[in-house]
Amino acid sequence: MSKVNLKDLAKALNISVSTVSKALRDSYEIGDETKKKVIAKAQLMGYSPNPYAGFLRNQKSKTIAIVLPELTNNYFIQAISGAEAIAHENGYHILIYTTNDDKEKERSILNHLLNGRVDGVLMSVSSNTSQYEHINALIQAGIPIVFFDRICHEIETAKITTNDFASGFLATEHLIHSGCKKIAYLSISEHLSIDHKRKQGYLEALNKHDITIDPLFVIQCSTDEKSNIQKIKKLLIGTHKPDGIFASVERLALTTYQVCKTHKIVIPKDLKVISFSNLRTADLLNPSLTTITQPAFEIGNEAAKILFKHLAKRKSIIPNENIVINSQITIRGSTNPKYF
Amino acid sequence: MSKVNLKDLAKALNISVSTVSKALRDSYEIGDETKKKVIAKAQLMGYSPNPYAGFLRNQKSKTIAIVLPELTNNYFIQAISGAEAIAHENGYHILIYTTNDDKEKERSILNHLLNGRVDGVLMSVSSNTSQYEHINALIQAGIPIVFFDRICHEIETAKITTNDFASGFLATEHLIHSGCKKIAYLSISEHLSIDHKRKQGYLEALNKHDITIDPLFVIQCSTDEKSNIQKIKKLLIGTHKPDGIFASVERLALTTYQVCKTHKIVIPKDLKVISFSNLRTADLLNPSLTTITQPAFEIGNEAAKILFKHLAKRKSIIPNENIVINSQITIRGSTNPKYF
DNA sequence: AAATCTAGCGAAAACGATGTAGTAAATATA
DNA sequence: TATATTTACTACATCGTTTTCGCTAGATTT
Repeated sequence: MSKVNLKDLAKALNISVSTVSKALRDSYEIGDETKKKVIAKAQLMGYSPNPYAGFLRNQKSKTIAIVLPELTNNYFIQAISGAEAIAHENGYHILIYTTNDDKEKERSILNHLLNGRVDGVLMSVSSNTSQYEHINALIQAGIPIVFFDRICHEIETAKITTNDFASGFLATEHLIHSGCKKIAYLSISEHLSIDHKRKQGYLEALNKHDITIDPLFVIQCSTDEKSNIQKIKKLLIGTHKPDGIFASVERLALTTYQVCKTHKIVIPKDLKVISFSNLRTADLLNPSLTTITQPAFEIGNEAAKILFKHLAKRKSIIPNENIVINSQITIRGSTNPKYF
Repeated sequence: MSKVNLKDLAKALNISVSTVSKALRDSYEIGDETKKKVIAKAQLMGYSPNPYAGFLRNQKSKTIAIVLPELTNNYFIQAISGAEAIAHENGYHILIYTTNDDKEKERSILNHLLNGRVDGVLMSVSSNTSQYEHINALIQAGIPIVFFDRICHEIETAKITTNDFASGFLATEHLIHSGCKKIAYLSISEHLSIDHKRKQGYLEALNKHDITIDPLFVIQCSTDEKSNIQKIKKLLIGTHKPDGIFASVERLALTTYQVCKTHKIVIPKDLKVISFSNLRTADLLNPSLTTITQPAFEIGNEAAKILFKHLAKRKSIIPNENIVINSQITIRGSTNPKYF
């Protein structure tokens, strides 16, 4: 409770503050005898250095921020876990900020980080972010940033993603192989590169298998769940309806399941579903959901590693780099070709 | 990029540092003219105060820590979201630490927080924590702590929980009303008060309905998933098996589902399942899972509110208080009495 | 006209740790 | 023996703010 500082320690030992400081940092300038005494006394008095004093002095806070759209998303949580593991190893602390997919909140958060509160940032941009001055400002301020998943091509730095195009291609092809002829794509946002790439994969697969691309089957969803339900319902209930759905994110697959449940659409008989997802319960759903699983933990891990590597070198400029960690497809009941 | 500080501003304006500081903080000592000039210049030069300098001076960091066992748990994520919302409103920042349910890691984390890095702590204790010196040390150091969910009765402070006993009672009674005669309880840890209370509710319900309590039906699970699978498998496959399971936490319900799936045990025909859970997919599982849902967001929200209330008053001692926010039971397919 | 007050500002001391430069004594070198 | 070097330590400036305490005009009171 006493908040012991170096001065207290110095007084108690009858030596100078600098000697105490150096002794504790094991400086060559200090004799072994003194070091031992200081360390013992520090232990005894329960000394623990004031972090902010050091930060002020060194202009380094041993803290990073993770900025992401939302927490209620298994992918992001696993990514945080991955980053946290590395951070803990390196003695870094993690500040969490969520943007709620709101561009303005994202900007406000980054502005708050400009003042040196953190040494670096891990970030997944919000889905409606289309301008990047606030991100550039951060880099200009000497705070390195590493993107993961929802990246910003326009910014030169390290970016960790999964093989979105190939996965999108594979997912779509899997639906085709399962017998689907009319495949819809549920898009999360046209601004996001991951969405764009997944959609490109989808289109490419349709092309390869000579399936005419139907613009009505590309559904622009949003963060508004109610509107998504309406859109998916309209898609699935009308006369012109798909026999397969490729959901770009987990949330949209669940919404699809919900809509199907309330409207008695049977998966996989009436509709096959595949989705990007890190859901633990994918296997336990009714029916079990065929997923493309991103290695979220590894992605968070890798992003943090790269950031810390540069922070250790005091290099605030991270060269442009695209790191891809492949996703894995797990085939389950929702795309079972038997039921048709 | 320039890292403008007060001194730079002062020089540019040809006035003193203190005047600039006071002008920016809207002090009565400074004239309106000067204030305007300073604010304009600050804007122009992109001044943003160094947070650590202020922290050092004020001994307040506007930062709190959330310490919890794990992130891959919907309850905790929702609680964080609830706390984050309030924190953002109050201009507080959130550091996240996970203990992995490891007592030693928990202790190490709290020790790191002793030095004043944070102004306060929100915490859910790890399930094997049975001694509390490290928690007391924090309070002794003047850092207030508020518990939520996995609380520590032994520490005097505010604690936010749900009505665990009543919910445990209700859950068990619901199984009984659904026709169960042999009900097992999956315990997460004997050290946790939430587990204890839920179990008490379970026992009380059995008592009320004159069902003999079978010690073999209280299964001590752990954080080791493999061992849990074994225990649940043993429980469900032997000759002396239950017809109902009450899982104290979501994770154990999912493990039960998994075991049932691999061993062709049909829920709810062979076994009925109810669980505490904040799973978004509860309704989409096969079969849909009857849950007791904790108001996780509200609990996190409330915990943060109480902490900030005391931080604002610079009161580091939070009086003992037990706040209970009720859970809600949602009856779904996994306890359907029709199937027997 | 002298005393008091007040508005508006500046100088300087914190906050706690770090590192540079300096110092005295002890040892090594010539 | 005189000089150079090493050893072990201390004084002090520094990081960027905040805040207390002065100080100086001018305004107001007596």
